[in-house]
Amino acid sequence: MTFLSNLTIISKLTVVSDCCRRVHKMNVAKPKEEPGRQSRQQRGYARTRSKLLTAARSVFTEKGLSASVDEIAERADVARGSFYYHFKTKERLINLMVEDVLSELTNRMNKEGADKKGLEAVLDGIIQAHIGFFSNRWQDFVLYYQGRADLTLEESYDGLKKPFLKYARSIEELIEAGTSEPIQDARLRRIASAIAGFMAGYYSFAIIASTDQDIDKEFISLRGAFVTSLARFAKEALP
Amino acid sequence: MTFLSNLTIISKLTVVSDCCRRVHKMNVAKPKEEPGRQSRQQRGYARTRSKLLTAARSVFTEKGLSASVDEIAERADVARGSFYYHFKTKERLINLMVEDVLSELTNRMNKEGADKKGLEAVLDGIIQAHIGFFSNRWQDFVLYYQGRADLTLEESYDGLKKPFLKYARSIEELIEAGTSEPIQDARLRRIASAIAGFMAGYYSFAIIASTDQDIDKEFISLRGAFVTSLARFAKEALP
DNA sequence: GTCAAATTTGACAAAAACGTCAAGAAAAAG
DNA sequence: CTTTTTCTTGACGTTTTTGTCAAATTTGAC
Repeated sequence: MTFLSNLTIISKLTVVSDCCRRVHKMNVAKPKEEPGRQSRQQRGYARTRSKLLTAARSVFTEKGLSASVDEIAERADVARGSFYYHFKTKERLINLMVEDVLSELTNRMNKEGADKKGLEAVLDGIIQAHIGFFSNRWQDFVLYYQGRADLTLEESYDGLKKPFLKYARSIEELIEAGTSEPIQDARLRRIASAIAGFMAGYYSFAIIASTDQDIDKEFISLRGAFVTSLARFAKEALP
Repeated sequence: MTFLSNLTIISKLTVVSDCCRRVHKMNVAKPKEEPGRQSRQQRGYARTRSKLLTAARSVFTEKGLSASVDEIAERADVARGSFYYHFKTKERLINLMVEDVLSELTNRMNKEGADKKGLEAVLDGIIQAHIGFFSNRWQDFVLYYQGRADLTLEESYDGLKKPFLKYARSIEELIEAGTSEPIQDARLRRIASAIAGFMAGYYSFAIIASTDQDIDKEFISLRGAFVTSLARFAKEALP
């Protein structure tokens, strides 16, 4: 119950924050309807928005983040103008999507890694969260990976850096919370980089090189190796 | 001497292979000039070609592989048409550049890892080669990384996959040569993926997260940790 | 029903990108 | 010097992409 209502609030905030709904005449009293669920209009709005998001994910997976708005709108079976009504620009859309993926991933990490004690346990939780999250969600992984790749460019999409740093920071915090002695900032950052990089890198590379279709299984079977070697790395890199 | 003449041959091959020089009237006897060095024409040709390549590397580092031919030509201070004279299409150019980077990297690995015995020694050689290669060559790293990212897409540039597989194969061979017992193909592939992914991932992520400018130094100082943890990973992943 | 707000649409104009090509410039051959 | 070949140029027409906007449609309020 609490969980559900939280979700509702979040989605409302999201909707309001990146769009210009009802900016015209807010002067009229708006007691707002709570009954049943949503108004028909809201449902319609949410539906085309969702269609656009789905289409975007699919198109980005095929052609990368430089895919055209045209293609997204067409695949969503929606007029070009609607895209701009919902998302002011393609850049905004990308930020939104990446933020969503990363925040969901972060939540999962926090849930999985909470109250774990000891470096290995924490690392295991983090890796577990990544595997669980990306499992069967190839599109989200591509989004994550393309977003990350974009950050290596000098002119990357504005606003992409922030969510990634936040995500990295979460990893750092988990590690910090899981270990007894305090760790120096720079070292902590290296370890977090190594973890995030290791997993993403392995995952992406395995797909290219692997003849086996089920990367996820491979990944899971390697979890133990990941954990011990990352822990080893962390210990080695620390002092 | 041998080294130099090899280079000459290679560059000639490269030039001839991806362009249509002298396809018109080859009927006339062509004893070819070896004297001195190159003809004035050859030098001019090589110069604009080089200007284009340099410009491309710079532009790609800023905007990614989807940058326009326009921009490359403009930055090279060369007419748009010249680009198409030298490289039939942007895709060809990218393939060429990525192939170059990967083959140079592979050469370095082979040199560094030759006749090393034992898993750790081989891994150390491989990592050493990567660090040495990418050190102070940020543009090449971006090219490498962007190329790799492109492979996660369903419609990636044709011909990019091949050189990357070859590169991965080289890593596999080095590992295989360095270890005593034969390794199963699938496992070997996982290890190679892990290595390539680990390094690229860490490197890319470190840059985003690091406040420190000199990533290379950080990387070098972590070399030992990389090696031992990768070796640990490999041993863990093997049996 | 009427009116107003929210949402969707497709046309539009402007800008960017593409690839080709005829013509010009530079160098090599004769 | 003339001819030929190679290389370079920039203009050209086409296609893609972009972002805006007025009109149409749908919905909510009254």
